[in-house]
Order: sequence, then structure tokens, then C-alpha cells
Amino acid sequence: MTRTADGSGGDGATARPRRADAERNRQRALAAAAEVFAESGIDAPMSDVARRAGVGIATLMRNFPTREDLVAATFNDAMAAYAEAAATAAAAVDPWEGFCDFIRYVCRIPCHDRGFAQVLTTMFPGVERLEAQRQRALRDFIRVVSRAKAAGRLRADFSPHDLPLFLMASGGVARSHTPALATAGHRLAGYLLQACAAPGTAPLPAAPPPRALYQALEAGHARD
Amino acid sequence: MTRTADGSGGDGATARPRRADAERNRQRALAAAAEVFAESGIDAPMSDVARRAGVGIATLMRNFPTREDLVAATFNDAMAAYAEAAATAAAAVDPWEGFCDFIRYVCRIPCHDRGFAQVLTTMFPGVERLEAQRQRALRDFIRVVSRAKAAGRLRADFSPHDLPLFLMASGGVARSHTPALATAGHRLAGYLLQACAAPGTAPLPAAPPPRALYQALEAGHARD
DNA sequence: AAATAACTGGAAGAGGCCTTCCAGTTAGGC
DNA sequence: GCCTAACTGGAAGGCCTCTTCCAGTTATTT
Repeated sequence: MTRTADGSGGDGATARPRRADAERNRQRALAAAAEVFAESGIDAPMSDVARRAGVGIATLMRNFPTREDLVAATFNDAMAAYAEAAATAAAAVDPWEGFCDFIRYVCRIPCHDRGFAQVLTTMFPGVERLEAQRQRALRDFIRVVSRAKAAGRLRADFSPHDLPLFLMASGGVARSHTPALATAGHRLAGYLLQACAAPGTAPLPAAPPPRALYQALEAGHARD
Repeated sequence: MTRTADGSGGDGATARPRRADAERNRQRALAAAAEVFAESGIDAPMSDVARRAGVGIATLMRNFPTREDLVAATFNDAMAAYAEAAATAAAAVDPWEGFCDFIRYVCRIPCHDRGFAQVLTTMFPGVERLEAQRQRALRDFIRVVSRAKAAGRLRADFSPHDLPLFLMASGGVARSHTPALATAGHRLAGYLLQACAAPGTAPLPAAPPPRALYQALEAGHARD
């Protein structure tokens, strides 16, 4: 699983197998980053990551020259798991169950991994692998949605692009790692699922054009 | 309206009426803070506020020794308006209309004032005036809720303490001032209202104990 | 219009974070 | 076991923000 990360840019030929301690440090950095980002978000100080990994800052910076590099490498597996969850939901026996399970899964994410929640609601145009997984998840989620609609359980005006909306909403609740906020997050998921159930009793306000929405989420950092 | 802010700690007797230019600067600082905080949130650099106000940093700091002082003074009126909106909702002819209007109003706030959204979802135990208004709003909202329930339009398991939940969710969507995100915020409000309508088709996940919830929102800064 | 107390803004100091550089250390080939 | 290239960690420099201090300016009083 963790083997998927490679990082040293395209050494197609077996140039040389990398020194063992260096690789060990790289892995330690990734593990530390996973912990720190989960707790404090992807803007956490690099020095925190280095300290927790037990390596120097320079070592961290050499392996991951930019913060984006580290973030991408750290959440590669999580993103794959996310895409996998969407695929599972698309293959669920009961379409509505599949939909509900996936939404609940998604709403739970910010409670235990703040960093990953940020990654899920931020576009990284420069990181192909991450975006490819996100695309895959979206494609599968589109299937989830159409199946649930076909089964008559999901309201017709639900849009697959409401997914980032739900993610951002959950992220807003899970601003820290408090049990109370985790409970609140579950409750929000409950409300949202209730709202999704067919038939919608009243029309929903229009959704923003997907292009505009995703553009607003680009990595210019969610800050104004 | 703006007269309500006083700041110079309790000069009960007419000690001396404060120099005119000083008062002018104070007002300019408040106006600038309102703009800056609305755009960038209450963690915006103090120097930005000073620059926009056209005063020196020292002047700003003398009027408002801590950031909390400035935040409290800046959002005093907005908080009063918020409480007023709750009162209006509690007096609405149609209880359900009152409820919906208020929720929509609340969900719109983060779209045009990021700072105020943060204030609404952060407790400031040291700022009595702010907390008093918040209490007042909550009391009126409790009336709104019970009236809407009595009218049979609001699901029975809705809790008045879900209000901060909705606020945080909206805040999560309105991470920047993009039209797309404003539209998304409206849509979220639509979903939430749908979910609130009686009868709930399925029980909601339990809410966190209010004490724990509000504790998690205390001004230890929404960071971890 | 002079005296004075209130008020002003910039500069300097402190702390945090990111980035770069370099002298020292260590793994791995021979 | 030694040599060399790979790798290491800390320290220094740059930038940003908050806070404090002080010499200069200005409104107000008489």
C-alpha cells in the first residue's frame, strides 16, 4: 500500500536503488505528516512534521521541496481509499444504501482527518495522481447518484456536484478534534441525508455551475 | 447605532469628553475593521486594518489593546441585528415562515461577512455584551422552534442547539467571497430546511450535549 | 495666542515560519 | 576495513506579524 509513493521524479531506468536510510526517513516523514496534517490541517508548520518524524527540516525539504509535494504524497493512499469507497458504493446491492453509506463516510472524514478534508475540498491542478483519483471517485459517485435516483429513493434534483458542498459543510463543523464536534458532524450527515430522500417536498435553490464551483476550490488556498 | 460602542472603560462621571480627532480615528478604525474582517476573517493582520483606516498601528492598538477588543467592538451592531432577526422570527405570523426566514438569514451570513460568521461560531466568555446578545438570540430562537413545532411544520427532534451546527456548516461552504460559493451556500440552506420539515422520515443521529458543543466553540480559536 | 495634556505614527524588538547553505556523518561498493 | 558519494541536521537569512516605546504634532483650554 505505502509502496505507491515514489517521489523521485521518474527514474525510469534502475538508476540506483536509493540509500536505505534515506528511504526510511522518507517513510517516517510521510507517517509524521499524516499524523500532523490529520490533527492540524495541511497548513501545519513543516517543522512540526520534521520534529515528529525525528528528522531535520532540511531532510524533509529535500524529499518534498514544496508543501504541495508533501501533501500530495501524504494523502495519496487516502485519496485512493476514497475513490475505492465510491466504487464500492456504486456497486452496492441497494442503491440507496450505497448512497447513504458513502455520504456518511464522506461526512465522517473531517472528524478524524482535518488535512484530508482540506485536500478533498481543494483542487491541486499540478498533482495529476491526486486529481485522477478524484475524477475516478466523481465518476463512480455519478453512478451512485443515478442508480439511487432510478430506484426512486434519491430526489431528482440532487446533483453529483453537491458532494463538495456536503464536504465543505462537514468540514466547517469539524474545526477541531472534539468529541462533541464529531457527534455534531454525524448529526449534520443525518440532516443532509434526510434532505436527499425523495421526494423533495420543495425545489432546491439552484446549484452553482460546476466549473465555477471547482474553480473556487482551486489551491489559491481557500483564502479569499 | 454606532454610538453604542464606548470602549473607554466606564468613565461614569463626565470626566472629559475625549478629543474629537481621537474619536474620529476610533470610528474610522471600526469601519475599516468591519471591511477587513468581512473579507478576510477575524484573524486578518492588524496592520491591514490600520492601513485601510488610514491610522497608525499604535493608534489602533491604543483604542483596542487586544484583537478581541477590536472584534467585539466591530461586531457589536451586527450581533444586535442578529438578535433582532431572531426576535422578528419569533414574532412572525406564520411560525414556519419565521423559522425558514431565520435559517436562510443565518446561512447567508458567511457569504457576505466571513468575520461575523466566525464570531457567531466562537464563544467569547470575556465579552459580556456580545454574549448577552447571543443569549437573547438563542432565547428567541427557542421560541421560534417551539412555535414551528407546535404548528406541526418542524420535525420534533430538531434542537435549537442545531443552530450553531447549521452556522458552522454554512461557514464551511463560504470559505471565500466567490459567487459560486454564495450560490452553494443558498443551496445548502435549502437542503437543511428540507431536512427540518416535519415529519422526519427517520430519526436523526443524537446531538452532542449543548455544554460540550459550546465548550468546543470557545475562543481557544477553533484550532485544535 | 500661549500652555498643556491628549494624541499620533513610525521604528525597533521579539517570535514564528520558510528556505538555503554547509560542515559533518554514514551507508554501501570494493 | 576503507573510500566515496549520498545523505544528514542545525544554523543563518529573509519575511511577516504583533507589541512596545518615544519624539513629534495637534486639539483644547484659558
